[in-house]
Amino acid sequence: MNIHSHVPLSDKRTAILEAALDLFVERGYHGTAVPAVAERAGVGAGTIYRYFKSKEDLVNALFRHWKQALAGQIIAGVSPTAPPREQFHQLWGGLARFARNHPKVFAFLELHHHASYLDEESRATETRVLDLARAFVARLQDQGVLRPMPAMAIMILVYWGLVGLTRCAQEGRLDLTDDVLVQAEECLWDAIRA
Amino acid sequence: MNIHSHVPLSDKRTAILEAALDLFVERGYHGTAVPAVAERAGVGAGTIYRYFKSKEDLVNALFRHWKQALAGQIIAGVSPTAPPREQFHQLWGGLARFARNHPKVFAFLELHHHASYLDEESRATETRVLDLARAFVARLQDQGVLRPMPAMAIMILVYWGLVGLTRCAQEGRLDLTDDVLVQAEECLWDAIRA
Amino acid sequence: MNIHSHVPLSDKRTAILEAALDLFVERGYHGTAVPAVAERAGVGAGTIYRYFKSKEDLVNALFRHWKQALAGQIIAGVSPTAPPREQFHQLWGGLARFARNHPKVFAFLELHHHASYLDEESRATETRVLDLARAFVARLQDQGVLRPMPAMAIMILVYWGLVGLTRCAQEGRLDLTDDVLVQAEECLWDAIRA
Amino acid sequence: MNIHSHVPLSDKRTAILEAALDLFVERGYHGTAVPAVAERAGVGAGTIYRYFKSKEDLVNALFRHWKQALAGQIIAGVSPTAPPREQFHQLWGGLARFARNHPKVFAFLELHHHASYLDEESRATETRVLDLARAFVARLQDQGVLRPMPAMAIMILVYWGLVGLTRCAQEGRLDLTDDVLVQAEECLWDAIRA
DNA sequence: CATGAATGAGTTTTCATTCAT
DNA sequence: TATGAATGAAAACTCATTCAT
Repeated sequence: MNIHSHVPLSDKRTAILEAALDLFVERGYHGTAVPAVAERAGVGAGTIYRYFKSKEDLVNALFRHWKQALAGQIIAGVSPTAPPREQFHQLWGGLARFARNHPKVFAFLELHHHASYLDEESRATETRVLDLARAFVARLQDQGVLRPMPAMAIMILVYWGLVGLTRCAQEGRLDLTDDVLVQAEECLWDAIRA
Repeated sequence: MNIHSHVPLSDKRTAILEAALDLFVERGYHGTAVPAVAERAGVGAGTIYRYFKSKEDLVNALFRHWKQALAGQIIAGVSPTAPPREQFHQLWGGLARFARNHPKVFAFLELHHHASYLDEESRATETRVLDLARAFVARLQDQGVLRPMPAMAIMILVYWGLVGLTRCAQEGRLDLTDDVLVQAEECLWDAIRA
Repeated sequence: MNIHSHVPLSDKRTAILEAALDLFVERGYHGTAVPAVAERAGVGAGTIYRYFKSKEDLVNALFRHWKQALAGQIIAGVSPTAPPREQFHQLWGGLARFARNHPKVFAFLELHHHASYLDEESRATETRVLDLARAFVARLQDQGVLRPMPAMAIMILVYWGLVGLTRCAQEGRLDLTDDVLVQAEECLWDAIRA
Repeated sequence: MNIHSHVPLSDKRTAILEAALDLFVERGYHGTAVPAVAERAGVGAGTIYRYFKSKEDLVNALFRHWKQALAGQIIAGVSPTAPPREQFHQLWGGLARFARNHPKVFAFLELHHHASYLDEESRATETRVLDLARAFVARLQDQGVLRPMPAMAIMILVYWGLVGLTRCAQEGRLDLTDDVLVQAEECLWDAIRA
């Protein structure tokens, strides 16, 4: 999947973002040199600065892009009128599909969770997504479908469960098959349903 | 809790390890300058190199120390003869107490792009601990107490659930009270029991 | 004479090599700071690392370059068919001219003789040059022109005589005029001829 | 031979000077760390500063001590009334014996020739010795025994010849037997006699 | 637009020297 | 007197960023 779904504003911009994603996940933000990003992207080091004001600007663009993409995909996949268990199935399916298609993105988004180089706008994006999710959980709790406990805790158990599965799969410690994803869905539904 | 449980071999060594833990969690390994560690530890920059061969040696010492401390505390807390639900209670209690007492350690241990700077010995320590846990889970699965699915996946859902709770608590997004921990225990037991 | 005889691949590289030569002779390898080399070369400190992997790489490049240049100039100047005394005259003339034109190089090559920071390739270069010279001396000994004694000793008396003359001239203790060089040639020929 | 011929003021001082000599010859002045000298001397690092004001003070003490020892031994060995060839024999014998007994000292004295860390007193010592030698050579030139050329040049050919022989012997490139030393004496006498 | 050579501020690390014991 | 842990200044080296081409 391309970073620019519709209009590839620039192949180079995309190449830079993809290279940056790879390296930030592999070595972390501070452990990644800008010339290394340029080399992997197949562009000159100076070129990066035509598309991004700075290294910090680059990591923030990457973060916001994917955070929004993830939120959008999840929201689009969940039908507001479906019954709760079906909604959870759609939600988990969306998350799992995303984690499967973009395992590096998934690792990146948590790696850089709340990091000092994320700017106000990125934090705002993060908070917006969280608030959306919290409202969704709270509504189901009001309906008595989910357990009465902090909505945040419910979200965490589900989301970080998938983070853990994805990371361990990336490290080769777990084979993240469809079966395992289905089993995990069942587990987590049992974890949170009232 | 002191890094040297019995004999504080050296106050400075301990101070350095504690300062390094704080900063590695706050800013990451590559984002942390050695003089910053020294300053927070209240020692001269050169002093760090009297206790650790290099910055890499320091992060590895820190990792191994705490990985072993965590494993030791958990193992010590679980009675091999207790009934399964009680064993899970002991396990979760040990983990939760550890995460509560050393939230930074808990964050640090999973702060992975460790991949690039952890040495062979540290990886071996990690693998040893994992194998221990896997054996424990597999035994309960054989007894039909836990769901038939990859043991690793079960471990991940529980462990990363707590990682998520701890990290979000650190970020101020969640108030990790005893109540929440008890509720989470109930959730996760329902997640994994057969 | 330029370090790049034909094509000055890079003015900066040459400037760095020349600055390094000056400083290594003045203050020794370990006594010379890389930024000092940069300053004398009129480049930024980081620039040195665009042309040389490390300080050690720099000193080795310098050593090999000049060792080969010296050997080449000597070999080119000696006619294989000339009578022995004439060959010695050519040899001495070549050496003396080199020492006169590049007194610092001459000092450098002996200063760094067998130093711990010279790598395998540099030692190989050194050995190759020495073997060439030894063969030359041995042939003249076989012809009964030079005294029967270790070829190495003969080479040393001539070569180190010139090293001493050059070094003392550099220190201002001796005025190394053409006359003195001619007289020294006469002395050393009498020293080694049968 | 002990650094303090008569009264061993202190074993530690001697041990330090001997260790420093070894290391300065092996790695140069700037390449030698004071703690490394202490370790080889078998004393604490701080102890060095009870005997020498600084590293520079240490290298100067070492230089002066051995320069004077060398000069003294040579002077003592040459009989002012002997015939010239015999005087040269005594001189060469003294030098050669010294170089044989203390090859590292011989290397050290020229390695550190006129280096920037030698102080005024060390330079004065050097100059005094040179002037003595120059007067000796000049007298023989006046008698028509040695060639009419700068006295300094004559001294250099002889002295640096031995320096070269000693250094190459140390490097293992030459076996410096008594035979070779006798042959070299003959060579150098032929080099300088009128 | 795109580049990559150049740079200096900042990083990790070493070491001469001090000083409490 | 002797020590060696401690240190900060300075070393080698890296890298985000700029700018001439």
